[in-house]
Amino acid sequence: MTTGSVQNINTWITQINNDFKAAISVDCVIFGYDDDALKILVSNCDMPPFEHEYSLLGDIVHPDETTDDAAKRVLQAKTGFTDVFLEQVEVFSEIGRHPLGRVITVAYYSLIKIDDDHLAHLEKDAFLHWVPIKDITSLAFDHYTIMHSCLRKMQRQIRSQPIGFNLLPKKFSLLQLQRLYEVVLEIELDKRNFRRKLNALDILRDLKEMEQSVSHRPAKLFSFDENIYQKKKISGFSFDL
Amino acid sequence: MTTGSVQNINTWITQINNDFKAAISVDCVIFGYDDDALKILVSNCDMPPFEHEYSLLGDIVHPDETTDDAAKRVLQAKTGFTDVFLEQVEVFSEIGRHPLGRVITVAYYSLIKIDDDHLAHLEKDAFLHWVPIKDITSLAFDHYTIMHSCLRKMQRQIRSQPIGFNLLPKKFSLLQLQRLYEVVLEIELDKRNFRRKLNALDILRDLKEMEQSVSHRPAKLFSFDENIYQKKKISGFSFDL
DNA sequence: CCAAAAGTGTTATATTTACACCCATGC
DNA sequence: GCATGGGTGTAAATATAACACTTTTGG
Repeated sequence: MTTGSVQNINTWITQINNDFKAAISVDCVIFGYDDDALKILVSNCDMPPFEHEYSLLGDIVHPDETTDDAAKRVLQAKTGFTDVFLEQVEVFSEIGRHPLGRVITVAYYSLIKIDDDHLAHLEKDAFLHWVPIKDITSLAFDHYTIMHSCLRKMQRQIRSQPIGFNLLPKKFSLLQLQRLYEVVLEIELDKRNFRRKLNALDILRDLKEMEQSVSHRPAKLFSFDENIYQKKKISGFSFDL
Repeated sequence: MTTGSVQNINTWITQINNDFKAAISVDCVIFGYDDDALKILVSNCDMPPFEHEYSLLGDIVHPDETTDDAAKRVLQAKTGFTDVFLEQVEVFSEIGRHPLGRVITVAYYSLIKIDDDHLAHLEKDAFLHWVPIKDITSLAFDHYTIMHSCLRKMQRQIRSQPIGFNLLPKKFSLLQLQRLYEVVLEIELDKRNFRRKLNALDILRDLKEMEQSVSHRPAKLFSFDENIYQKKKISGFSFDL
């Protein structure tokens, strides 16, 4: 055998029960969209030397749960939502990344609707804040790196999967949708071309409703039709913006 | 605070030093291309109840290394290569995934050139085998799931990044390159359109050499020019096949 | 001379881009 | 009546897809 320093799997049993173990955490980059800005939910950090920084929301992974479970638990506890879009992104395992010792973290991102219910829930926790991505120049630990990794993945995914709707209210206008893409991807889109494209995709349900109380011609409201999308996906069509 | 069952970060210190720890491993899906087939490098599994299955190559992550380090170590030990394309894919943390207890694994895939040097290295380890993806119907542990996850990610990435060259010899013909894409992506490509596209990308170096000793008109040989690609990438161009 | 792969252009179709005006509402 | 965003079509440019024959080599 020329396995070098790589152990045979049978030798693992000793290592699994000793100092080869590490603490595992999850960190969630929770994206929201409000006021024409992409924001993330962060917490005041209370751990030295990061007392004056914000940190991502995370927790240790418990012995009886998967990392996905842990991320869902964090989301539920911090946002009140149970059914949110959640995506695993990347593992961060640099040796000195955490002051308390070796903690390997699995980064997740999620997309949520910032609505009034949610904001009411938030008020109960004075340490939580929605901060525009643009205003964030540093975070505790390696969380700034983690945030950027999640942002890049989200920007990639939002172009090829209909996940942007998770950031909007159930009912939205086409301009709202366009602005979302412009803000998230930091690009400009042509109104007519954007509408033609969405029309061609045929995954929006026309709600036959109008915006109310706007000081301009009211827009038609739409919702994303997950069922239609799933059918179309199966018959080999691809969302692409 | 309404953090529910989510701990404050200051309470972690006790958990990090007790039973909240887990064993972390890496598992590598090592892709190679040979004989017009996509293959992966697997090992005989010696752990019950999987004695008659193959398993991926992996190891426990040591206390003084990152998961990337661990994956590189596994690759070096098993293939002899130190500089290989390596990509982190996904964490697998189902509670019962490993018979010895809780082991959370980070999946990686890598792309290597199956050449004579490598095959000579391999001969020293009778437990290692190159098996065509098409022939694999099951693997030990959850390794079949892991393999598929890595395969899907590799198929996605090979379309938008010039990583396929890692699977070919340094010098290759355009038809070899086309066949690689056809095999990996399970599609058919038009010879003339494929050549036009590559010509337009302008990232191949014409080596002014010909195939030797083939019983048909010899093809021109090319190599991938990483420098030219990097320059083009910076000035905002995108590889897309 | 036969088998095998190399190499090469054109046309039709689909997709993408650029662009400007009238409409409905609240104040 | 004015400010604000809503809503609509066309033409040019670009990218993609389909397709067949001659060339060169080894055996």
